[in-house]
Amino acid sequence: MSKYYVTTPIYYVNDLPHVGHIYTTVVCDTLARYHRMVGDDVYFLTGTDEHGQKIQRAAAEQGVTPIQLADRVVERYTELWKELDITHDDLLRTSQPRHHMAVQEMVRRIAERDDFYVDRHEGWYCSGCEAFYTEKELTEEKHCPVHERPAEWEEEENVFFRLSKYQDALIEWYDQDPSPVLPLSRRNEVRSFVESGLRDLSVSRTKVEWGVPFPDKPGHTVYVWLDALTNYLSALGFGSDDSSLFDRYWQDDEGQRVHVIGKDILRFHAVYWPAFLMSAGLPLPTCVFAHGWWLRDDRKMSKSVGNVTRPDHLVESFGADALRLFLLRDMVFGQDANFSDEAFVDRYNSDLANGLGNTLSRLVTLSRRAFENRTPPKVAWDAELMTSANRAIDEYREGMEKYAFQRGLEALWRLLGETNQFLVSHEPWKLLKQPEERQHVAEVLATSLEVVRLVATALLPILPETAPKVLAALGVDAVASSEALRWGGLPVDSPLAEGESLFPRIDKKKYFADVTEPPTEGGAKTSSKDSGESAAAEVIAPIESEIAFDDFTKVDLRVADVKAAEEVPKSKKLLKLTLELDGVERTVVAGIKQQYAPEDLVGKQVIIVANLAPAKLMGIESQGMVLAASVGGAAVVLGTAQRVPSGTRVR
RNA sequence: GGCGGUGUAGCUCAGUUGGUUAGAGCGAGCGGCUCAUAACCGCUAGGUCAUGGGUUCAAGUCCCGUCACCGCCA
Repeated sequence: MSKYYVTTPIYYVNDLPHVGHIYTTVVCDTLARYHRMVGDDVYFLTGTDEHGQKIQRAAAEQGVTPIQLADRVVERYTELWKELDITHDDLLRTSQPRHHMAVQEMVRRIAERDDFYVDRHEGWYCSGCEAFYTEKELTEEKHCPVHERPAEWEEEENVFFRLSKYQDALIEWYDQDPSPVLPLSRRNEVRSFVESGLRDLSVSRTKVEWGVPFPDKPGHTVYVWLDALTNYLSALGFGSDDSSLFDRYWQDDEGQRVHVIGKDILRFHAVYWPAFLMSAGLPLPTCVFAHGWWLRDDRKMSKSVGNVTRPDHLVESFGADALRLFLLRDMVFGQDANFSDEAFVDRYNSDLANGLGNTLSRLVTLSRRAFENRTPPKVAWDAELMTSANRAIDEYREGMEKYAFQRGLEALWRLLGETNQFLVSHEPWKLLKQPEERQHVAEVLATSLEVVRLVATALLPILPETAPKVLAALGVDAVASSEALRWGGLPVDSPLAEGESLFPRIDKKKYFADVTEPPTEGGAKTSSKDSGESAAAEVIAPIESEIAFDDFTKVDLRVADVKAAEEVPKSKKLLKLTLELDGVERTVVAGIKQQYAPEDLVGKQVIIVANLAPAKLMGIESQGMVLAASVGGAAVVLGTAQRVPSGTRVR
């Protein structure tokens, strides 16, 4: 049983989780589930990065301690991972004592090698980047090129790590086959970076207190990367009394140690980290896989750009599995990809509704009809389709093992396509009317059903919630094992229940008409009540393009009395309001449930867009829209400064 | 500025070591079927393979230049 240790980066608690974090984590979870399925001994780690000046300042601004701030954000991650069925074995927080112990052990080991020295360090420092810049790199106003905020001239004594000493050893490492850094284009990139010469690395700070104290260097704090990267060891008990996990997952010669990261932190993982490990005399990771960005309108989704998508609404409407599939299927190995609601809906409809769901559904119906609500009796398989299936599973496995999820998944859906062709070529719905064709029908249906069973089994790591339902519809227990991935597991002559639609088709036109917030805007959408006051400063949306006064007067704004309010069942965000407008009642659905309880609103006055075309939300027709300030995605309902008659026009 | 990468059908992408009419999925159109979730099956897209040269019997696939975009470094 080979060891498989897979990690996400630790996520910085100054940022709320977004698609980037979700993607990395879903990839790791899928890898973890896949490797468990094929029998590996898996350990899956994620975590949070809680140290640094930025956190210290953000906490101070909010009048809380750094750890309080971190606690709050960590809770958000925890909730999200639960929603997305993430099966991490551990969530490490860099503020934990076990991490501090591990970092200090790391420092001691490196110190033993005499790889540290103390030197003066001075330069223009940006606290946003937590990095020094040369004068040339700054803008004309001496601002940081990234944050465009003033940089501060700092000078201090730092501990330096002799990174330059490891140049040759690193090159040798990159040149291994298979490459420990993927994709290869990234390997080449870091390789040429290292080849062009390495400077020693500053690994301590004297002006940052929120971090790990540097052993034997009073007043020094271990600086970000030496601190952060070590998390991969601290979670395994490195530097503690119990090294059993560490021995098992990090010190095993045959084991895999895989870091999945975004391409922005490649250098730290592919240069600094292996160098630290070499110095400490520890094994290196076997794979650093750097994936691309999810783009929106061809720009990186980023807080500072303000085009972040928080796909809560997609998860809420279509489930975590649909999102997981989309993320894995629509991004190519190592490249960037575009994220759009339309692509998401297309993927859902074509792959889940039409491809998997419909194929399952037609087969179950056919078999129920032909064999008295049971799977077919024991017969021969169709050799051709069986061969295709085995080949598809091989391709799937290869894709999963080479981080080419798109290819692996493509193979499975190609197989489903072949199965549909196979069905049409045999027309079992005609044959089943002829008793003498019973054997033939059994062969056709059994083979096709077995394909679906295999595909659903292969999808267990990707669709942890719905793949078991597909299997259940076939009367099979969801068992993720190598054995289950082999041809022939379909139960013979066993009961088949009438199926419900596992993946109901999305009416695309209707969906986009119903979405209150147009998906192309991509504004910040958050799922928690306190988002308005949360850790990260929310970005103010840019002003829309100019309109004429006449355009404005088209919007008929009115004051309305809230007569009744109730929660919309199964919706996280929506409240159904009954409003009275100049003696006439109307129903308006508003996305304010996270901030307001129904009883908070009854009796209040609100302002609505009275002439907005009606739209259906969660099956309820909304006749208008309640105005609210959107504070980082959290709604603050607008009213009037004093009571006015309902129906009063607002200008 | 240095190094590297990318540019193929409306969209997302495949295209091995150069070799018959350049492919897939999605979308669109037409036809068929009816077991199925307006599903499924079949047919249709005439894309100067960014662009200009070159090598070759033969180039999307090798070489040089140009343009656009991207990444790393400075």
